[in-house]
Amino acid sequence: MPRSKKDNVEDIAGLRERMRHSASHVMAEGVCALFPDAKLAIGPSTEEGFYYDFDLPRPLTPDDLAAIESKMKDTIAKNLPFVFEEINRETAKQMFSHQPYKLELIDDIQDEKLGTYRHGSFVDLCIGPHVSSTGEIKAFKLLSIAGAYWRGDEKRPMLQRIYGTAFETQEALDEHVRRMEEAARRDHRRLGRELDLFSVHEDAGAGLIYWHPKGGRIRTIVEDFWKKEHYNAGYELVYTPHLGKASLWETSGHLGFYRELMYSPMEVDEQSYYVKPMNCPFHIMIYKTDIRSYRELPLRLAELGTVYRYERAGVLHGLLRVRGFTQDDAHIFCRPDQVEDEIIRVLELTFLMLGAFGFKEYEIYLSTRPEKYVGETSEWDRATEALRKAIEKWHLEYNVDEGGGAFYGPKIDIKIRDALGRSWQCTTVQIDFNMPERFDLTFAGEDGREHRPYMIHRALLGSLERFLGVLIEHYGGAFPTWLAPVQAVVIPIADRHQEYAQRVQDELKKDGIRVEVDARSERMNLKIREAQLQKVPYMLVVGDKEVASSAVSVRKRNGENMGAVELQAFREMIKRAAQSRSLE
RNA sequence: GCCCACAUAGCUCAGCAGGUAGAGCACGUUCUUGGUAAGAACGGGGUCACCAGUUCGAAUCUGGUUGUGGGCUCCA
Repeated sequence: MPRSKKDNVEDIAGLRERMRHSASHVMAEGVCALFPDAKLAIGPSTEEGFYYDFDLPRPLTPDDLAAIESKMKDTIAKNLPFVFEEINRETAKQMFSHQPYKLELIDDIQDEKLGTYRHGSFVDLCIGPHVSSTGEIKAFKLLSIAGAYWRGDEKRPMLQRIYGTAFETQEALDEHVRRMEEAARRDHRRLGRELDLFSVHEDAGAGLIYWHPKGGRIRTIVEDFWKKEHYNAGYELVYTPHLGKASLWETSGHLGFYRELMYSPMEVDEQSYYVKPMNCPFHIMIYKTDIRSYRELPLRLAELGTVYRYERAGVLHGLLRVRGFTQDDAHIFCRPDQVEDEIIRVLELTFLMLGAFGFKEYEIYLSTRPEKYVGETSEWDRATEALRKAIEKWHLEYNVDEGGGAFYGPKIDIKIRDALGRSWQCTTVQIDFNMPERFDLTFAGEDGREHRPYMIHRALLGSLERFLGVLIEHYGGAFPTWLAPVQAVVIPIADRHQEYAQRVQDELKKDGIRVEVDARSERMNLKIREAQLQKVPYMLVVGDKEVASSAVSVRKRNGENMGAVELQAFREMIKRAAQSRSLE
């Protein structure tokens, strides 16, 4: 009977998992051969490959990786069987008496029976599964060395982790390596420099972004789009300060639970002011300027609010992890009976916004009440149900992270998948039972009495910095026409075509097209090459023929040469591409 | 913050074992006016990240600081 494709996919996933797990054992054996005193920690398979953590007498070098790989090849060539054996606790303790990390693991296992896997003379505490023999590890590669805390706890010893990956065929491994290289080519830090989008300055502070004119263009377009859609969706845009007095942050509770992420205060007229790490208290200030009636809720206050948070030096990463960033923030104040509807609307706006950038695949996570929480359980249940129903209203699959909510309320997180299949967290929608209480927010109900509003925090793109970083990688720098900082470059072939080139530019500018003329006295070939490297969507070559016929010769960045197109026809074409937000 | 590595011209990198710096690209000038991914020549440009130390002498060795990269932890 022919197997379904689905079975096949699961087979390969399972095979890879076993093969990688087995490869980690073989690697551990190789490390032990080179370092007889090596202390072994854990070595699982991962989505992309495998790793093993070791406590070693000296730091590893890339040369060590080559030596380990060569040992591994020997073991694989011997095609040793993986043999499972169940042993009792005492035997295990004896067997691993020189392996303190293994002993700790043994102590944590509840079962009296423990599993071991052996190949050749190497035994590891392990429940598998593995491939049946080392020869079944068809293609592998060790990739990198990194530090990792024992059990992920920064108070515990720092171990050395070796990352590697394995595949069922050499071709599949090569393909994986090719994808990693593609990811490196798309790295937003590299493209940010090559396309002159942004910079970061050692002399001016780590994790603080400078948007150059071209990056600024893109950001402005995204922001304008965002503002327009938020007005359409019933939000009001507000602007709030960057500083707030200590008392505000005491009321909000941030000085209590968020202090490590806040910068030191500055003294103004003998008062302490803090730079804001969040926008919510400021929006609350606006809410509190009036007595709110149930009739005017929901009140949706949105702001592209720039916040500053202290992030530890080691975590900073290009645009994706910074110390100053602009959240596409909003706070929705609503009646309890409006929550579900509001969440539905938030999700609708989310999919509209993300969809416009070409993100159509989402992973949705619903996080529920943690052990430590504020507020009433009945309120939590009600709010969590509202989140769940909103997700289901859109017929979406989702994962539940039980107990993964913030202490102040349940939340929905959405991850998007980019062109390389990597996922990124952007959207977060959180209900907050804490702030309304702390700031004593109220509204006058239909019954004339005071009620507590619900408060929803939400950021759809997350932060402009991170989102643009993701966009750069998603498009590989080749922004669709509506986002491209330069949409077209006019390339005169010789100096006598400059005047016409200028006319072409003037004509296109009437439609707001971002068009430049490459007026340098360079050869056309060079100008095409550079426009191509800058990933400009349209190159408009103009020479004698085009001047004579009021046309432009259109070359697209995908290499397609459209030949001569009448100027007015091209004007319509690019206008349509830009206005329709086509993803080309 | 922690582990490891790295820091040389605007960019990408050489510079072997300490004797005061090189290439390509970019930039400037000149020549070239060329039909779909690099025309040519000449030229300018670096207190070798910063601060100490060792040394007759440090880009090169040692320590510290700052920053960057790969991870860990944390997160928009």
